[in-house]
Amino acid sequence: MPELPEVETIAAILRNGTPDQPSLRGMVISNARVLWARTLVTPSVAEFEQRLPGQLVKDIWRRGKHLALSLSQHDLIFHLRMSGDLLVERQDTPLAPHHRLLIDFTGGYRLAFNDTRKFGRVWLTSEPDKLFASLGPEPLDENFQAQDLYQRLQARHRRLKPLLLDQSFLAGLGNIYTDEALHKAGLHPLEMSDKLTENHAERLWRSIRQVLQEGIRHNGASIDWVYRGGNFQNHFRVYRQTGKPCPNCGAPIQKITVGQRGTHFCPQCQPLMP
DNA sequence: CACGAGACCTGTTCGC
DNA sequence: TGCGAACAGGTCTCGT
Repeated sequence: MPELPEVETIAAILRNGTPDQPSLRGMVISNARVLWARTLVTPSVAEFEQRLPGQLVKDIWRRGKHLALSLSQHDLIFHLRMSGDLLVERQDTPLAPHHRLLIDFTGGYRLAFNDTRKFGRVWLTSEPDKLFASLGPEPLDENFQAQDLYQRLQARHRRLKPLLLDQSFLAGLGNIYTDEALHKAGLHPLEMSDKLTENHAERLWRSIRQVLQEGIRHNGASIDWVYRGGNFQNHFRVYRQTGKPCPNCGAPIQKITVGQRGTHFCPQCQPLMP
């Protein structure tokens, strides 16, 4: 499910609350339970469950596809991978299937990490920067400029699709937003990164930021049975639109496999450069 | 360094 | 209808 816009949406919900759900800010943890041990990367289950009670939630933030709760002593960091979700519910709610980790708060609410496929991961650390050390820039950061993207593209000799999915190159893009951004930029997913001109790089930079902002504006995308709330899936131009007409030119959208990932593009609008 | 295959998991959809 | 194969928003590790 979750790429940058979905994680940003969930972070905003946890930070600000909703009409029928309180904000987590200021809440104090009373108890923690790990239901699927492999979810927790560090520390041990015993230390995790022992260190959390008593800590207060100071803030909620996002870095790439990671979501973090700043607590009084540590940072509690989640990566939702393919099917993870974070839900705030009353503690008397019966446990839904696929809940992997629970954080109870004084006041009767709990945060539930639900993850059907068990790929999601959680860290409790006092050094979040170490965890994020290998991540590339934040695409929506004002310090990330078109020129930076151009230089990073020039420094590599890789196909655009796998490169944009590489979180050490740029943090936050996944399969949906990469396909959408490349289509908007008119660039073929197999184009080599160091063939792009400054103009191409600027177009790609603009497209990446536009599709991410569009995703955030729609509260992310909800596909299949995973996630809820967002409706960006109704605005896909190429992702999972195989055979449908390209919104620009009407040519049928094609699907190929690149780096073992389904890749959707318009052969007319996104030609390989000579 | 770049790339492909396989692993990790469960659930849905596709194709015969 | 039934049943196995293919596929799914991600990332890591290993081998070439």
